[in-house]
Amino acid sequence: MRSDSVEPAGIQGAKVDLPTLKKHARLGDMAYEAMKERLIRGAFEPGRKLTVRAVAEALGVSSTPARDALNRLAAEGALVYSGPKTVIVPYLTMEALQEVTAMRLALEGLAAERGAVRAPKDLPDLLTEYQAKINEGLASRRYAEVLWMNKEFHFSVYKCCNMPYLLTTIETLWLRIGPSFHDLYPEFAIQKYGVHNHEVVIESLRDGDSGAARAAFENDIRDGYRRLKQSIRVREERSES
Amino acid sequence: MRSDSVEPAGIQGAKVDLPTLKKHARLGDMAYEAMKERLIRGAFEPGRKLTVRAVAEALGVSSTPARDALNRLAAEGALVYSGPKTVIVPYLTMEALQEVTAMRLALEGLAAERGAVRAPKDLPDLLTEYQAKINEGLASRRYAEVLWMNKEFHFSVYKCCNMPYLLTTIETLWLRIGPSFHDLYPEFAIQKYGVHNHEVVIESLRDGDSGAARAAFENDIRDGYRRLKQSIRVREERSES
DNA sequence: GAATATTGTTTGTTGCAACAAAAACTTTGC
DNA sequence: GCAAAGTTTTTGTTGCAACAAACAATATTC
Repeated sequence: MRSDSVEPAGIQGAKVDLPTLKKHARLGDMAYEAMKERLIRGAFEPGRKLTVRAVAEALGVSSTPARDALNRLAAEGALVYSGPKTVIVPYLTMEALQEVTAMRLALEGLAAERGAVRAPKDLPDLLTEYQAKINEGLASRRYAEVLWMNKEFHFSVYKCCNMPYLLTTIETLWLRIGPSFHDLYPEFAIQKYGVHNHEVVIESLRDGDSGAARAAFENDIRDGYRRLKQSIRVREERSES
Repeated sequence: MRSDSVEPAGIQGAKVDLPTLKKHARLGDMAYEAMKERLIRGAFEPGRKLTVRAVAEALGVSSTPARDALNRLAAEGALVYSGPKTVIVPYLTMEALQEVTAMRLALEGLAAERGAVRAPKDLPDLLTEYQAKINEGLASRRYAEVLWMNKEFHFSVYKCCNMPYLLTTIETLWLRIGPSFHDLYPEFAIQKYGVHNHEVVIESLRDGDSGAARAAFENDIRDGYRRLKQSIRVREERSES
């Protein structure tokens, strides 16, 4: 058995950042944000069991806010119930991947196109910086960092469309696929995760071609789909043998 | 002042239905479902204040599950904070309406088309029944019932695409516009809410034309948009005077 | 030895009381 | 009459203990 799956030590890592508090400094929201970031970074292996008390201890809060965060994550589908009293980081099934991908194409396509139209002139420069950090991360094998900067890259374009609720909805989609990147961490460096598509995005923004920007993001999403699909296949074959 | 805004009596109405419990019978989920239904039915006037204790008493549960439900609803944007300690049913702003409509077109378009492809042969008959109930409701001015049956109509098509997460995401979009129909209750009967589009949906399904079904749903969404847009305009003009 | 029963432990949910902060209301001052 | 300051009440969050349900490990029986 994996006894470490319930150890608080396995959840810690980066102490919670306080600057997240914007309007209402609720402990439950903080716990939610903290867990969300870990999920998107692929910090948790699919199948890991998360308990209220462990999360509470790891985050230094009592059980109420920890439970709030876990419940909210489970409601969004970022965590699932493997039993009546056990929430785990979900294994991405093929059906779930296809569903999330279809939704990502619809929603991120919308956000990308509208964001590109309204993007400020200096956005391409910012994106170039992000891309540099992604390349650095790939070179130094800091994959959690790569995933996080990748998220920053996408969302700094999406953000421009000024649709806050669309943004949070897309975030919940990323929450669902994030953990599965954990499995293919070493593969990132080889396949140059998303590099080419991102370069096309930057170029399209410089040209003011929002349609091309959308197409590049859609390509990126489809590339991610293919990679995860392969990863799922491998896992399923391994579990069958 | 509207003292009734915090009265439990204003929240009651239909006692909570137990059959909702599917897998995990949590009191918090029940409270969430109960509030969700009321919101979609337009039972709450925008601006109404909802307090933890009032919801708890109205639903016959303690404050913990009531707080869970309110927090989840607020996280989804179905309720908003008007102050640090006050959650209200939101007034739909023009920006929010446009955002929700864009997302509805993307997501419900997807669900409608894929659902139409996989719809069972007897679905048109079921939809015809629903439509009959909608017409009855319009005639007898039971508008909350009309809104609920309208939801059943849409979702029984969407359900066919077998994308559970897409469904719940669409539901949260409905949650955001539901309350605003409260304002134009009397207007329903005159404008024959959604009747024509629904008939086209049924016909398209009988023809096996999924593209036409999608187009009909999109028309329905755009009609709803126009109606709500007008309602917002009226409200804004009234508040300016 | 394997299947089943049993016991002990872990775990989520729930209700509740305490606290601090924000509303609502009242009074005061001009 | 109106605005501002102070007071009272309401309200959300939090931590905690109790409970019941599920889980894991052990013992028991065939």
